[in-house]
Amino acid sequence: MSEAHPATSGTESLRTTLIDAAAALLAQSEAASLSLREVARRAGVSHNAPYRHFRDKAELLAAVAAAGYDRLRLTVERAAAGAPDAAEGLTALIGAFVAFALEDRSRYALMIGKDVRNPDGSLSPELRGAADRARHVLRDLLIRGGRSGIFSIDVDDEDDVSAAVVTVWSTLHGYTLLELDRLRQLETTLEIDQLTKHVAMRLVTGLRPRRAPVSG
Amino acid sequence: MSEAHPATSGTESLRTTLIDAAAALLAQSEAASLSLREVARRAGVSHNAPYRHFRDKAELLAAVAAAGYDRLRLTVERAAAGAPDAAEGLTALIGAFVAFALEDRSRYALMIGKDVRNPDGSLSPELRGAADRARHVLRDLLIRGGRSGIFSIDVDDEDDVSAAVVTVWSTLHGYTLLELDRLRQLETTLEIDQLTKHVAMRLVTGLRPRRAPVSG
DNA sequence: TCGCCCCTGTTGACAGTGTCAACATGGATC
DNA sequence: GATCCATGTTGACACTGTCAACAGGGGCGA
Repeated sequence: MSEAHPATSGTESLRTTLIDAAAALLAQSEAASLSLREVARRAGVSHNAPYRHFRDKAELLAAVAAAGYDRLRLTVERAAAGAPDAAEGLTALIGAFVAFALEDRSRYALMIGKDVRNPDGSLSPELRGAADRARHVLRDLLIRGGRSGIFSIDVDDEDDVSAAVVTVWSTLHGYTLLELDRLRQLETTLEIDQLTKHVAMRLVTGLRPRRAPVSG
Repeated sequence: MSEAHPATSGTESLRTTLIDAAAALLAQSEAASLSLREVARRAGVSHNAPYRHFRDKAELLAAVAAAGYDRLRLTVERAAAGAPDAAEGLTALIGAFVAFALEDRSRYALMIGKDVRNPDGSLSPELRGAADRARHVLRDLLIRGGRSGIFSIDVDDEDDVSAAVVTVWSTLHGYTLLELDRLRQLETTLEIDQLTKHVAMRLVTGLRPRRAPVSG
């Protein structure tokens, strides 16, 4: 899956080879910032070959990060899909999100970090799009919960929906950002698991209507 | 305040000179990762002088980040202090937090980024301590709100308090992290201001008890 | 007072980086 | 069959973080 060898098959092969090599390198090197030349080495090409496929180091990293967001989207989609209602779906989504970040911390750090930016600080459209698509899973879930009355979200008020999405999505990003550190000093993930459940409960509860939801 | 010139006054002078120089450099260079040598140049010393005061580049950056957290703490403390109750205090704290991040995005990016880490990925005790102290302002505020019944927090349950603190703090970090990007493409900060208010309201509302708080 | 040592700073070197320029090459196209 | 372009290579450049060796000078014990 993550083995990288020189381009052999069809068009654009080196491009994906480089992305895979970078991802593999990222996964194994704990928090080290990976170098373009090392990626090229890993892919079995010269140190300048990447420049035929990416303008920048940042553009290569952005492609890796975009792939990460695609995987994140699949992960949370799958988690939320199996839930009986939106509240449990949200809980599952939160758990899947945190697990995804734990699974490959370097990748997650890359996804939200600034190595991925253009020199002017902007994000590439592909990366932004991939991130938006991942966030859309949460949006759909919240809207579903709003419609069924499980969440106190006015689904006809775009601002209200957006604010709810941003609030939850921000919490997830911030939570993983902050707690991945703490995990490093803990022996087991158990404490983190409990805290995650607690935070998830707070988030879900915070979204619940003041009055009792539809009974039953 | 941020002007840096060669060490002239008492002990440890170059140390603080370097920190100030780095902070100033960080403030003016938009999102560029600052180099140790440039900091030294800015401080008017040779490129190796910093190594007499910091083991690493990371250790210097950690000191800058710690100073940032100290400022953040002061900022949110002041904002929360003037509020009549905990709910308004929390709203003010949120606004101050976001404003702080907006005020110097590079500094904030440094504070939460990974340039600040030791080679093994850990954080220095000073930095962790400064971050904890800043978070403690929020903690005190939430406990106050819990005691007065404004927030549904069981102040005798350490886990409950922690989860509430982590939830809000995470949301703040994640929100600024995500929205600072969006701001770049917007003409004015007005839209962000509205969204921030909306998110703040959701956070505060989410903390409110299900039953009406103590009347009056 | 002399001599030594350590603290702080300097100079110089080294491997490694991102990126640019110039060159090779081989397959598609006219 | 000649030509061109996409893709790759080699070589160079400025710059980086860090190490080693050296300089000076102020404090301190003899």
